[in-house]
Amino acid sequence: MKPGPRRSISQADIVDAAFEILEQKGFAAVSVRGVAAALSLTPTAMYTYFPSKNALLRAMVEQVLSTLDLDAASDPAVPWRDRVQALAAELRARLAEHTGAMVLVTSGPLDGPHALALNETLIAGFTSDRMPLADAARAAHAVRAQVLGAAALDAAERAGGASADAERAALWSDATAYPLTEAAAALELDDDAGFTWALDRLLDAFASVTAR
Amino acid sequence: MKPGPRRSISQADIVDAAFEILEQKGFAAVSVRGVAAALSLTPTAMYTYFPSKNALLRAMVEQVLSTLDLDAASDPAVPWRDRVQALAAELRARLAEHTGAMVLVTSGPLDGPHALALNETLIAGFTSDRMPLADAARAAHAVRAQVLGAAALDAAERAGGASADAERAALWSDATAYPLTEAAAALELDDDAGFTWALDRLLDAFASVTAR
DNA sequence: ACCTGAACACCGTTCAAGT
DNA sequence: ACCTGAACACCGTTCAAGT
Repeated sequence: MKPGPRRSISQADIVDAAFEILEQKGFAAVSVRGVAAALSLTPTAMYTYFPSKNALLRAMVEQVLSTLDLDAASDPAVPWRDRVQALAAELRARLAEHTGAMVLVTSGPLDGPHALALNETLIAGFTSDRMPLADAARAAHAVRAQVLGAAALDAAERAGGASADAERAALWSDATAYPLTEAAAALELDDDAGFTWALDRLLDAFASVTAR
Repeated sequence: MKPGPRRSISQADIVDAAFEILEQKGFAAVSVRGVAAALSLTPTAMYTYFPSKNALLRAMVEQVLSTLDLDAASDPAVPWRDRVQALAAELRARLAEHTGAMVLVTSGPLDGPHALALNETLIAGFTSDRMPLADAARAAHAVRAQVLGAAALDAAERAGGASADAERAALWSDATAYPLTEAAAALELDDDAGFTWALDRLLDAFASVTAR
Protein backbone atom coordinates (compact mmCIF):
# COMPACT_ATOMS: atom_id res chain seq x y z
CA MET A 1 0.00 0.00 0.00
CA LYS A 2 1.53 3.23 -1.13
CA PRO A 3 1.78 5.93 1.52
CA GLY A 4 0.65 8.71 -0.79
CA PRO A 5 -1.09 11.80 0.52
CA ARG A 6 -3.14 11.04 3.62
CA ARG A 7 -5.43 13.06 5.80
CA SER A 8 -3.09 14.34 8.46
CA ILE A 9 -5.97 15.08 10.82
CA SER A 10 -9.62 14.15 11.33
CA GLN A 11 -12.84 16.16 11.48
CA ALA A 12 -12.90 15.46 15.22
CA ASP A 13 -9.45 17.04 15.61
CA ILE A 14 -10.73 20.20 13.94
CA VAL A 15 -13.82 20.35 16.15
CA ASP A 16 -11.64 19.87 19.24
CA ALA A 17 -9.32 22.67 18.18
CA ALA A 18 -12.33 24.91 17.54
CA PHE A 19 -13.64 24.24 21.06
CA GLU A 20 -10.26 25.10 22.54
CA ILE A 21 -10.35 28.47 20.80
CA LEU A 22 -14.00 28.97 21.79
CA GLU A 23 -13.21 28.44 25.46
CA GLN A 24 -10.05 30.50 25.50
CA LYS A 25 -10.91 33.43 23.26
CA GLY A 26 -14.70 33.39 22.88
CA PHE A 27 -17.08 32.84 19.99
CA ALA A 28 -15.86 35.76 17.89
CA ALA A 29 -12.38 34.22 17.74
CA VAL A 30 -13.62 30.95 16.25
CA SER A 31 -12.57 31.51 12.65
CA VAL A 32 -11.71 29.18 9.83
CA ARG A 33 -8.28 30.77 9.59
CA GLY A 34 -7.71 30.64 13.34
CA VAL A 35 -8.66 26.98 13.67
CA ALA A 36 -6.52 26.14 10.64
CA ALA A 37 -3.54 27.95 12.17
CA ALA A 38 -4.00 26.10 15.47
CA LEU A 39 -3.64 22.86 13.52
CA SER A 40 -0.81 24.16 11.31
CA LEU A 41 -3.07 23.94 8.31
CA THR A 42 -3.75 26.34 5.50
CA PRO A 43 -7.21 27.97 5.66
CA THR A 44 -8.07 26.45 2.32
CA ALA A 45 -7.30 22.95 3.58
CA MET A 46 -10.20 23.36 6.02
CA TYR A 47 -12.60 23.24 3.09
CA THR A 48 -11.49 19.68 2.48
CA TYR A 49 -13.09 18.73 5.80
CA PHE A 50 -16.07 21.10 6.06
CA PRO A 51 -17.87 22.81 3.17
CA SER A 52 -18.28 26.05 5.14
CA LYS A 53 -17.72 27.66 8.50
CA ASN A 54 -21.38 27.04 9.27
CA ALA A 55 -20.88 23.31 8.78
CA LEU A 56 -18.02 23.43 11.29
CA LEU A 57 -20.26 25.22 13.81
CA ARG A 58 -22.97 22.62 13.28
CA ALA A 59 -20.46 19.84 13.90
CA MET A 60 -19.52 21.58 17.15
CA VAL A 61 -23.15 21.56 18.28
CA GLU A 62 -23.36 17.88 17.46
CA GLN A 63 -20.22 17.21 19.49
CA VAL A 64 -21.77 18.91 22.52
CA LEU A 65 -24.96 16.88 22.14
CA SER A 66 -22.98 13.66 21.66
CA THR A 67 -21.74 13.85 25.25
CA LEU A 68 -25.27 13.38 26.60
CA ASP A 69 -25.93 9.99 28.16
CA LEU A 70 -29.05 9.04 26.21
CA ASP A 71 -28.72 5.39 27.26
CA ALA A 72 -29.15 6.34 30.91
CA ALA A 73 -32.10 8.52 29.92
CA SER A 74 -33.70 5.49 28.25
CA ASP A 75 -33.30 3.09 31.18
CA PRO A 76 -36.85 1.99 32.15
CA ALA A 77 -35.65 0.86 35.58
CA VAL A 78 -35.39 4.50 36.67
CA PRO A 79 -38.53 6.67 36.98
CA TRP A 80 -38.94 8.88 33.89
CA ARG A 81 -39.15 12.01 36.01
CA ASP A 82 -35.68 11.37 37.42
CA ARG A 83 -34.29 10.55 34.00
CA VAL A 84 -35.59 13.68 32.30
CA GLN A 85 -34.37 15.86 35.18
CA ALA A 86 -30.89 14.34 34.88
CA LEU A 87 -30.85 14.68 31.10
CA ALA A 88 -31.98 18.30 31.19
CA ALA A 89 -29.44 19.18 33.88
CA GLU A 90 -26.73 17.46 31.84
CA LEU A 91 -27.56 19.44 28.70
CA ARG A 92 -27.76 22.69 30.61
CA ALA A 93 -24.36 21.99 32.18
CA ARG A 94 -22.81 21.25 28.78
CA LEU A 95 -24.17 24.49 27.36
CA ALA A 96 -22.89 26.40 30.39
CA GLU A 97 -19.39 24.92 30.08
CA HIS A 98 -18.63 26.65 26.83
CA THR A 99 -19.02 30.41 26.88
CA GLY A 100 -20.27 30.72 23.34
CA ALA A 101 -22.21 27.47 23.09
CA MET A 102 -25.59 29.22 23.06
CA VAL A 103 -24.70 31.36 20.06
CA LEU A 104 -23.61 28.12 18.41
CA VAL A 105 -26.98 26.47 18.98
CA THR A 106 -28.93 29.46 17.69
CA SER A 107 -26.66 29.98 14.70
CA GLY A 108 -27.96 27.04 12.71
CA PRO A 109 -30.52 24.25 12.44
CA LEU A 110 -30.64 21.54 15.11
CA ASP A 111 -30.95 18.65 12.68
CA GLY A 112 -27.90 16.52 13.38
CA PRO A 113 -28.27 12.88 14.45
CA HIS A 114 -27.56 13.63 18.10
CA ALA A 115 -30.11 16.46 18.16
CA LEU A 116 -32.71 14.12 16.66
CA ALA A 117 -31.76 11.32 19.05
CA LEU A 118 -32.23 13.67 21.99
CA ASN A 119 -35.69 14.60 20.77
CA GLU A 120 -36.53 10.94 20.19
CA THR A 121 -35.45 10.03 23.73
CA LEU A 122 -37.61 12.79 25.23
CA ILE A 123 -40.71 11.81 23.26
CA ALA A 124 -40.15 8.15 24.10
CA GLY A 125 -39.89 8.96 27.79
CA PHE A 126 -43.11 10.93 27.88
CA THR A 127 -45.09 8.37 25.85
CA SER A 128 -43.83 5.57 28.09
CA ASP A 129 -45.26 7.67 30.90
CA ARG A 130 -48.72 7.06 29.37
CA MET A 131 -48.86 10.34 27.48
CA PRO A 132 -50.54 10.61 24.03
CA LEU A 133 -48.01 11.20 21.23
CA ALA A 134 -49.17 14.75 20.47
CA ASP A 135 -48.84 15.79 24.10
CA ALA A 136 -45.53 13.95 24.42
CA ALA A 137 -44.14 15.81 21.42
CA ARG A 138 -45.23 19.11 22.93
CA ALA A 139 -43.83 18.17 26.32
CA ALA A 140 -40.50 17.26 24.71
CA HIS A 141 -40.50 20.58 22.88
CA ALA A 142 -41.26 22.45 26.11
CA VAL A 143 -38.41 20.71 27.93
CA ARG A 144 -35.95 21.50 25.15
CA ALA A 145 -37.17 25.10 25.10
CA GLN A 146 -36.79 25.43 28.86
CA VAL A 147 -33.21 24.13 28.74
CA LEU A 148 -32.19 26.31 25.77
CA GLY A 149 -33.92 29.37 27.20
CA ALA A 150 -32.34 28.93 30.62
CA ALA A 151 -28.93 28.53 28.98
CA ALA A 152 -29.53 31.68 26.95
CA LEU A 153 -30.45 33.67 30.06
CA ASP A 154 -27.41 32.23 31.87
CA ALA A 155 -25.13 33.29 29.04
CA ALA A 156 -26.66 36.77 28.94
CA GLU A 157 -26.16 37.12 32.69
CA ARG A 158 -22.52 36.07 32.49
CA ALA A 159 -21.89 38.44 29.58
CA GLY A 160 -23.19 41.31 31.70
CA GLY A 161 -20.88 40.76 34.61
CA ALA A 162 -17.48 41.94 33.52
CA SER A 163 -16.59 44.86 31.31
CA ALA A 164 -20.13 45.41 30.09
CA ASP A 165 -21.10 47.61 33.02
CA ALA A 166 -19.29 50.66 31.70
CA GLU A 167 -20.87 50.23 28.27
CA ARG A 168 -24.24 49.70 29.90
CA ALA A 169 -23.93 53.00 31.77
CA ALA A 170 -22.94 54.78 28.59
CA LEU A 171 -25.93 53.42 26.68
CA TRP A 172 -28.75 53.65 29.17
CA SER A 173 -29.22 56.03 32.07
CA ASP A 174 -30.65 54.26 35.09
CA ALA A 175 -33.40 56.75 35.89
CA THR A 176 -36.15 54.28 36.75
CA ALA A 177 -35.73 51.54 39.30
CA TYR A 178 -36.86 47.94 39.28
CA PRO A 179 -37.64 47.20 42.94
CA LEU A 180 -38.91 43.64 42.56
CA THR A 181 -36.07 42.63 40.23
CA GLU A 182 -33.59 44.07 42.73
CA ALA A 183 -35.32 42.49 45.72
CA ALA A 184 -35.26 39.14 43.93
CA ALA A 185 -31.58 39.59 43.10
CA ALA A 186 -30.91 40.31 46.78
CA LEU A 187 -32.32 36.88 47.65
CA GLU A 188 -29.34 35.38 45.77
CA LEU A 189 -31.41 32.53 44.44
CA ASP A 190 -29.49 29.55 43.18
CA ASP A 191 -29.73 29.21 39.38
CA ASP A 192 -29.41 25.43 39.41
CA ALA A 193 -32.11 25.07 42.04
CA GLY A 194 -34.31 27.48 40.10
CA PHE A 195 -33.89 25.46 36.93
CA THR A 196 -34.72 22.20 38.70
CA TRP A 197 -37.74 23.90 40.30
CA ALA A 198 -39.05 25.18 36.96
CA LEU A 199 -38.62 21.81 35.30
CA ASP A 200 -40.34 20.14 38.26
CA ARG A 201 -43.28 22.48 37.79
CA LEU A 202 -43.47 21.55 34.09
CA LEU A 203 -43.31 17.83 34.92
CA ASP A 204 -45.98 18.25 37.61
CA ALA A 205 -48.31 19.74 35.05
CA PHE A 206 -47.47 17.04 32.50
CA ALA A 207 -48.33 14.41 35.11
CA SER A 208 -51.76 16.04 35.49
CA VAL A 209 -52.29 15.75 31.74
CA THR A 210 -51.52 12.04 31.92
CA ALA A 211 -53.82 11.48 34.90
CA ARG A 212 -56.64 13.42 33.30
CA MET B 1 -28.49 79.84 17.84
CA LYS B 2 -25.80 79.01 15.31
CA PRO B 3 -26.55 76.12 12.97
CA GLY B 4 -23.09 74.56 13.16
CA PRO B 5 -22.57 70.84 12.72
CA ARG B 6 -25.62 68.87 13.74
CA ARG B 7 -26.41 65.23 14.05
CA SER B 8 -27.87 64.44 10.69
CA ILE B 9 -29.53 61.29 12.02
CA SER B 10 -30.54 59.74 15.35
CA GLN B 11 -29.66 56.50 17.11
CA ALA B 12 -33.17 55.30 16.30
CA ASP B 13 -32.55 55.86 12.58
CA ILE B 14 -29.46 53.68 12.77
CA VAL B 15 -31.31 50.91 14.61
CA ASP B 16 -34.11 51.06 12.03
CA ALA B 17 -31.64 50.80 9.16
CA ALA B 18 -29.96 47.84 10.90
CA PHE B 19 -33.30 46.04 11.19
CA GLU B 20 -34.00 46.62 7.52
CA ILE B 21 -30.71 44.93 6.64
CA LEU B 22 -31.35 42.15 9.18
CA GLU B 23 -34.70 41.33 7.59
CA GLN B 24 -33.53 41.57 4.01
CA LYS B 25 -30.10 39.98 4.14
CA GLY B 26 -29.88 38.15 7.47
CA PHE B 27 -27.81 38.53 10.61
CA ALA B 28 -24.43 38.06 8.94
CA ALA B 29 -25.08 41.10 6.74
CA VAL B 30 -25.65 43.42 9.70
CA SER B 31 -22.29 45.18 9.68
CA VAL B 32 -21.16 48.58 10.88
CA ARG B 33 -20.00 49.41 7.39
CA GLY B 34 -23.20 48.15 5.79
CA VAL B 35 -25.50 50.08 8.10
CA ALA B 36 -23.36 53.19 7.63
CA ALA B 37 -23.58 52.84 3.86
CA ALA B 38 -27.37 52.44 4.01
CA LEU B 39 -27.50 55.81 5.76
CA SER B 40 -24.87 57.40 3.49
CA LEU B 41 -22.51 57.67 6.43
CA THR B 42 -18.86 56.84 6.81
CA PRO B 43 -18.21 53.72 8.96
CA THR B 44 -16.26 55.84 11.41
CA ALA B 45 -19.20 58.20 11.92
CA MET B 46 -21.08 55.24 13.40
CA TYR B 47 -18.76 55.32 16.39
CA THR B 48 -20.16 58.75 17.24
CA TYR B 49 -23.49 57.06 17.96
CA PHE B 50 -22.50 53.64 19.33
CA PRO B 51 -19.19 52.75 20.99
CA SER B 52 -19.08 49.35 19.27
CA LYS B 53 -21.01 47.01 17.02
CA ASN B 54 -22.07 45.12 20.13
CA ALA B 55 -23.68 48.27 21.52
CA LEU B 56 -25.66 48.59 18.30
CA LEU B 57 -26.86 44.99 18.58
CA ARG B 58 -27.89 45.60 22.19
CA ALA B 59 -29.86 48.67 21.12
CA MET B 60 -31.63 46.50 18.54
CA VAL B 61 -32.66 44.05 21.24
CA GLU B 62 -33.98 46.92 23.31
CA GLN B 63 -35.96 48.20 20.34
CA VAL B 64 -37.63 44.79 19.95
CA LEU B 65 -38.47 44.68 23.65
CA SER B 66 -39.77 48.25 23.58
CA THR B 67 -42.67 47.20 21.35
CA LEU B 68 -44.13 45.02 24.11
CA ASP B 69 -47.29 46.40 25.72
CA LEU B 70 -46.21 46.26 29.36
CA ASP B 71 -49.04 48.57 30.40
CA ALA B 72 -51.62 46.05 29.23
CA ALA B 73 -49.67 43.32 31.03
CA SER B 74 -49.93 45.36 34.24
CA ASP B 75 -53.69 45.99 34.09
CA PRO B 76 -55.15 44.41 37.25
CA ALA B 77 -58.64 44.35 35.71
CA VAL B 78 -57.57 41.42 33.52
CA PRO B 79 -56.73 38.03 35.10
CA TRP B 80 -52.94 37.61 35.40
CA ARG B 81 -53.02 34.32 33.53
CA ASP B 82 -54.50 36.01 30.46
CA ARG B 83 -52.04 38.88 30.72
CA VAL B 84 -48.93 36.69 30.92
CA GLN B 85 -50.19 34.52 28.05
CA ALA B 86 -50.67 37.61 25.89
CA LEU B 87 -47.30 39.08 26.85
CA ALA B 88 -45.45 35.84 26.15
CA ALA B 89 -47.20 35.40 22.81
CA GLU B 90 -46.35 38.99 21.91
CA LEU B 91 -42.66 38.54 22.68
CA ARG B 92 -42.52 35.27 20.82
CA ALA B 93 -44.17 36.89 17.78
CA ARG B 94 -41.67 39.78 17.84
CA LEU B 95 -38.75 37.37 17.99
CA ALA B 96 -40.24 35.36 15.14
CA GLU B 97 -40.71 38.44 12.94
CA HIS B 98 -37.00 39.05 12.53
CA THR B 99 -35.01 36.15 11.14
CA GLY B 100 -31.91 36.83 13.16
CA ALA B 101 -33.48 38.22 16.31
CA MET B 102 -32.59 35.16 18.38
CA VAL B 103 -28.89 35.43 17.60
CA LEU B 104 -29.23 39.07 18.64
CA VAL B 105 -30.67 38.17 22.02
CA THR B 106 -28.00 35.57 22.74
CA SER B 107 -25.16 37.76 21.52
CA GLY B 108 -25.09 40.05 24.55
CA PRO B 109 -26.43 40.75 28.02
CA LEU B 110 -30.14 41.44 28.51
CA ASP B 111 -29.67 44.39 30.83
CA GLY B 112 -31.35 47.27 28.99
CA PRO B 113 -34.24 49.17 30.59
CA HIS B 114 -36.89 47.38 28.54
CA ALA B 115 -35.44 43.97 29.40
CA LEU B 116 -35.51 44.90 33.08
CA ALA B 117 -39.01 46.34 32.81
CA LEU B 118 -40.22 43.09 31.25
CA ASN B 119 -38.76 41.12 34.12
CA GLU B 120 -40.26 43.54 36.63
CA THR B 121 -43.72 43.18 35.05
CA LEU B 122 -43.52 39.39 35.19
CA ILE B 123 -42.45 39.28 38.83
CA ALA B 124 -45.13 41.83 39.75
CA GLY B 125 -47.78 39.74 38.05
CA PHE B 126 -46.85 36.55 39.86
CA THR B 127 -46.55 38.22 43.28
CA SER B 128 -49.93 39.92 42.80
CA ASP B 129 -51.18 36.39 42.20
CA ARG B 130 -50.28 35.66 45.87
CA MET B 131 -46.91 34.05 45.08
CA PRO B 132 -43.91 34.51 47.42
CA LEU B 133 -41.17 36.68 45.87
CA ALA B 134 -38.65 33.86 45.50
CA ASP B 135 -41.14 31.69 43.63
CA ALA B 136 -42.34 34.64 41.58
CA ALA B 137 -38.78 35.40 40.48
CA ARG B 138 -38.29 31.78 39.46
CA ALA B 139 -41.64 31.70 37.68
CA ALA B 140 -40.73 34.87 35.78
CA HIS B 141 -37.38 33.32 34.85
CA ALA B 142 -39.10 30.15 33.66
CA VAL B 143 -41.52 32.11 31.48
CA ARG B 144 -38.71 34.12 29.90
CA ALA B 145 -36.75 30.91 29.33
CA GLN B 146 -39.74 29.22 27.73
CA VAL B 147 -40.26 32.12 25.31
CA LEU B 148 -36.58 32.45 24.40
CA GLY B 149 -36.15 28.70 24.06
CA ALA B 150 -39.24 28.33 21.88
CA ALA B 151 -38.01 31.19 19.69
CA ALA B 152 -34.60 29.53 19.42
CA LEU B 153 -36.16 26.23 18.34
CA ASP B 154 -38.41 28.09 15.88
CA ALA B 155 -35.40 29.82 14.36
CA ALA B 156 -33.45 26.57 14.13
CA GLU B 157 -36.41 24.93 12.39
CA ARG B 158 -36.73 27.74 9.87
CA ALA B 159 -32.99 27.71 9.18
CA GLY B 160 -33.23 24.02 8.34
CA GLY B 161 -35.91 24.37 5.71
CA ALA B 162 -34.26 25.88 2.70
CA SER B 163 -30.79 25.25 1.36
CA ALA B 164 -29.55 23.47 4.45
CA ASP B 165 -30.84 20.08 3.35
CA ALA B 166 -28.06 19.50 0.90
CA GLU B 167 -25.44 20.43 3.47
CA ARG B 168 -27.17 18.26 6.04
CA ALA B 169 -26.96 15.26 3.73
CA ALA B 170 -23.30 15.93 3.08
CA LEU B 171 -22.48 16.11 6.77
CA TRP B 172 -24.53 13.28 8.26
CA SER B 173 -25.72 10.07 6.72
CA ASP B 174 -29.24 9.21 7.77
CA ALA B 175 -28.62 5.59 8.73
CA THR B 176 -30.72 5.46 11.89
CA ALA B 177 -34.36 6.50 11.99
CA TYR B 178 -36.30 8.47 14.54
CA PRO B 179 -39.80 6.94 14.41
CA LEU B 180 -41.41 8.96 17.19
CA THR B 181 -39.96 12.25 15.95
CA GLU B 182 -41.24 11.45 12.48
CA ALA B 183 -44.65 10.31 13.73
CA ALA B 184 -44.94 13.53 15.73
CA ALA B 185 -43.93 15.57 12.68
CA ALA B 186 -46.63 13.78 10.68
CA LEU B 187 -49.25 15.07 13.13
CA GLU B 188 -48.41 18.59 11.87
CA LEU B 189 -48.89 20.09 15.30
CA ASP B 190 -49.41 23.83 15.38
CA ASP B 191 -46.40 25.63 16.88
CA ASP B 192 -48.46 28.48 18.30
CA ALA B 193 -50.91 26.11 19.94
CA GLY B 194 -48.03 24.07 21.32
CA PHE B 195 -46.45 27.14 22.82
CA THR B 196 -49.71 28.22 24.45
CA TRP B 197 -50.18 24.68 25.75
CA ALA B 198 -46.71 24.54 27.28
CA LEU B 199 -47.12 27.93 28.93
CA ASP B 200 -50.54 26.86 30.23
CA ARG B 201 -48.93 23.81 31.80
CA LEU B 202 -46.34 26.02 33.50
CA LEU B 203 -49.03 28.39 34.77
CA ASP B 204 -51.12 25.45 36.02
CA ALA B 205 -48.19 24.27 38.09
CA PHE B 206 -47.49 27.78 39.37
CA ALA B 207 -51.12 28.05 40.48
CA SER B 208 -50.64 24.86 42.53
CA VAL B 209 -47.64 26.44 44.24
CA THR B 210 -49.79 29.42 45.20
CA ALA B 211 -52.59 27.23 46.50
CA ARG B 212 -50.19 25.07 48.50
C1' DA C 1 -19.26 68.83 17.81
C1' DC C 2 -19.56 66.07 14.10
C1' DC C 3 -17.65 63.82 10.23
C1' DT C 4 -14.02 62.07 6.66
C1' DG C 5 -9.85 59.32 4.73
C1' DA C 6 -6.47 56.36 5.29
C1' DA C 7 -4.83 52.59 7.59
C1' DC C 8 -4.32 48.16 10.58
C1' DA C 9 -5.23 43.67 11.36
C1' DC C 10 -8.32 40.73 10.39
C1' DC C 11 -12.46 37.76 8.00
C1' DG C 12 -14.89 33.58 4.58
C1' DT C 13 -14.35 31.68 0.29
C1' DT C 14 -12.61 30.56 -4.49
C1' DC C 15 -9.42 29.00 -7.85
C1' DA C 16 -5.48 27.58 -10.20
C1' DA C 17 -1.52 25.03 -9.27
C1' DG C 18 1.52 21.60 -7.03
C1' DT C 19 2.81 16.66 -5.31
C1' DA D 1 -6.35 12.76 -2.92
C1' DC D 2 -4.81 16.20 -0.29
C1' DC D 3 -2.75 20.58 0.31
C1' DT D 4 -0.65 25.37 -0.86
C1' DG D 5 -0.40 30.47 -2.52
C1' DA D 6 -2.41 34.15 -4.21
C1' DA D 7 -6.35 36.69 -4.63
C1' DC D 8 -11.27 38.78 -4.01
C1' DA D 9 -14.37 41.10 -1.46
C1' DC D 10 -15.25 41.96 2.71
C1' DC D 11 -14.92 42.91 8.24
C1' DG D 12 -14.44 46.07 13.24
C1' DT D 13 -11.86 49.62 14.98
C1' DT D 14 -8.42 53.49 15.50
C1' DC D 15 -6.38 57.83 14.61
C1' DA D 16 -5.11 62.07 12.69
C1' DA D 17 -7.18 65.62 10.22
C1' DG D 18 -10.80 68.69 8.49
C1' DT D 19 -14.92 72.12 9.16
